[in-house]
Amino acid sequence: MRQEKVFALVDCNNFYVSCERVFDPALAAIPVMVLSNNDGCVVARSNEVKALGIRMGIPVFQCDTMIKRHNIRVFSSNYTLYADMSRRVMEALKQFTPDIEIYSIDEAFLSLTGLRCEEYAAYGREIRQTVMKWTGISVSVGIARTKTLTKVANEIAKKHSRYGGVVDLSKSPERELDFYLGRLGVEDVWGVGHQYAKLLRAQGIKTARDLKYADMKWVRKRMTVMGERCVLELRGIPCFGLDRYPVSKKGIRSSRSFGKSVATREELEEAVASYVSRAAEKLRSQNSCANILIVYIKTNKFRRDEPQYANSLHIRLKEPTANTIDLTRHALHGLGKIYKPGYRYKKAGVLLEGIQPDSLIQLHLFSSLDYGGRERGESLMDTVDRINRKWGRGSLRLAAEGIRQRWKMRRSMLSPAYTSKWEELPVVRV
DNA sequence: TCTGGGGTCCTAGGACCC
DNA sequence: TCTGGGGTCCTAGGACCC
Repeated sequence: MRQEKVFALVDCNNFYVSCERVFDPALAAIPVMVLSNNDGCVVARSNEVKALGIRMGIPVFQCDTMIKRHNIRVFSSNYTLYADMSRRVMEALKQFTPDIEIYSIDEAFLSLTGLRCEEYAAYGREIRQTVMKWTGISVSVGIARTKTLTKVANEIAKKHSRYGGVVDLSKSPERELDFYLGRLGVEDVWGVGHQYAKLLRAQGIKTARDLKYADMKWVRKRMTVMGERCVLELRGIPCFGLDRYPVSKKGIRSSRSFGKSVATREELEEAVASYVSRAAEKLRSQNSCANILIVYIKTNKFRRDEPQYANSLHIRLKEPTANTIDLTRHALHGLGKIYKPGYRYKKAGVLLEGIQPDSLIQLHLFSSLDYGGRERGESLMDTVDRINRKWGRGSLRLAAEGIRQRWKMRRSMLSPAYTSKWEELPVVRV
């Protein structure tokens, strides 16, 4: 007999805020928020902040008054801390099962297939307790027969504390499922974003339940095969399995908005060179090469009063490489072609595509480097990576990246690197 | 003054080939 | 008086996710 699939979604509650709270107990029970890069938007909110009606993703300057009035503690993104805490949470989850898909920095899907169904909820509670004990992070667990329904279960668990953080919909009768789906807005369904929500609402499809019973032909036509899968999943028919193994990236990008706008070509060059370094580092860390490099620059689209310009250049390399020096040369050459003086630039970035394993690369017949040259380049990069891993990113870098880097992003409210820098470890007073 | 960053997948349409 | 059809590959653009 073939067993029905069952999934659990483990999702950290207000993850970035929770990370800050682990190391600063004074933050418990007071309103806390964490901002995006460049201290631009609100990307994580404690429950107190959510209760104030501050929406996810809004620019922080739009809630300045609220911040002052309610004494909200505001933090810049401390990505080093969050990544390390994420690793700890995932390690805890791996103790439960090898059948795990790390879906994002704060979420993982687990397969419960094989467990007895009366054990699911207890298992969920055990996961919750273990993660809390090991890491100090609180998680919610949603259990269901499809990934999309685990998202629904998880939302219910988060919204209603009476469920104790664990909701199991895997054995719920259809009638009960429909009740929950009827209370969930269609925009809250996994796979329905802003645009589709508008389209669906215009069709009178307002809740997750409406979508579940929508006309499949219409959905397929207007929302592609992804929409179709979404509906099937709501009906309890699994379309997405567990992706246990991380696959290597098909595209790698590095881009940043500048802390303040940049007008000179020299500064743009520094920024682009440093983004290339970061992207190439990621490329090498998955043992790949790329043969397409895209470089782009743009002005601040929100500044209606300023002249706007944006451009990008697609560069196809003769042969794939992961060498920062080669990639930087191409990127700066490309930048020279699209740069126009007289604008205040807000953002620049690079994308690497055409990614392939470095064991399989096809060298160009008239390679710019003889094989020995290529090998020397590889071992140079290897050395750079090892030094930077040991002494911190950017310890060793190309002069092209600049020294002062005045364009760097703002992070004026950063918490300490509690878990990854000796000099910033928390101190316990006895 | 101040509006993030890094990914994925799907489709339509053009180029090209036979 | 007359201008094919079908397959494949690639790319740009648009949707989504966290």
